[in-house]
Amino acid sequence: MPELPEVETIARGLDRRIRGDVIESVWIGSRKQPFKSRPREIASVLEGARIGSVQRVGKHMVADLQEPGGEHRGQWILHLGMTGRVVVADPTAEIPKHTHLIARLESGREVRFVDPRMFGKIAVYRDTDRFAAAGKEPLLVTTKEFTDLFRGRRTPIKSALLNQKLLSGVGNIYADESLFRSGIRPRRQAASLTRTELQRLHAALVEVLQEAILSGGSSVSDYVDSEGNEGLFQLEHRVYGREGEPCRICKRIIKRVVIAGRSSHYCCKCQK
DNA sequence: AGGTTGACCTGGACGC
DNA sequence: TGCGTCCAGGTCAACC
Repeated sequence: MPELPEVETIARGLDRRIRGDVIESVWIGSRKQPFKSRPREIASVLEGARIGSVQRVGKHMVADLQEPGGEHRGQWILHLGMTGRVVVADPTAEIPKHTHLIARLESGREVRFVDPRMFGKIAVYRDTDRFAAAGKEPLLVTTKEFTDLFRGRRTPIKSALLNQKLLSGVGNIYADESLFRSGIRPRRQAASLTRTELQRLHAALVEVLQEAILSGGSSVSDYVDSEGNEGLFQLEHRVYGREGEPCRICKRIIKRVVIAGRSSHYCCKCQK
């Protein structure tokens, strides 16, 4: 589900709503799949912690945790996988199936992590350990750094965009949408792109990510933000999920092909 | 080393 | 109604 704009939307919502609140207690479900840290460790780091800022790093959500006195305690890391949701709920609200963690807050509300497919991950860091993304931040990378990422790469540009060790945060939707906006076919070998094409791709990627954040992300099937609201950016998709429909620019039929196991959508007239 | 594939899971949509 | 098949916003380990 969630790529950079969706995670950004959730992180901003959480930051606004639960920053400063204190985690009183934690319930952890029995399924162990989503837990990257041991459940006991998660509970021990979370319980009694004050929530500082909540920020997005790549596709991860990172909450800073403080001691009651204000000193740094650690970090709470959430990755939503394909179907993960983080919602702030009233304790009386029905607990949905596939709820894996509930953090009860001093304010009386609950933060719930729900993930049917269990591709998501929950982890905690203690003390001086800090979470760091493997790749460059797409909204901060310079054009020079961006173009250098793809030098000598024989993989399709679509796959390179999805490689989180190069860029952190780009997923299937925004890879396809940025390639369309820059007029580049997804199967093009990354190393074959000209400097001009890479500059166009960088600009298109930043543009589409920023527009999507303003729209609250894309809700394709079940994404909702921390308040349960759907995003609107799916209405602006030009190729993703539009196989068989006419290109918004030239009216040719949008094609879907599989590249490295991922559906890839493009227009054969507008993209070369 | 770098690139590609399949596995990990559940559930919704669709065809028969 | 039900059953089988395919598909899904992501990442790994295991292969070439």
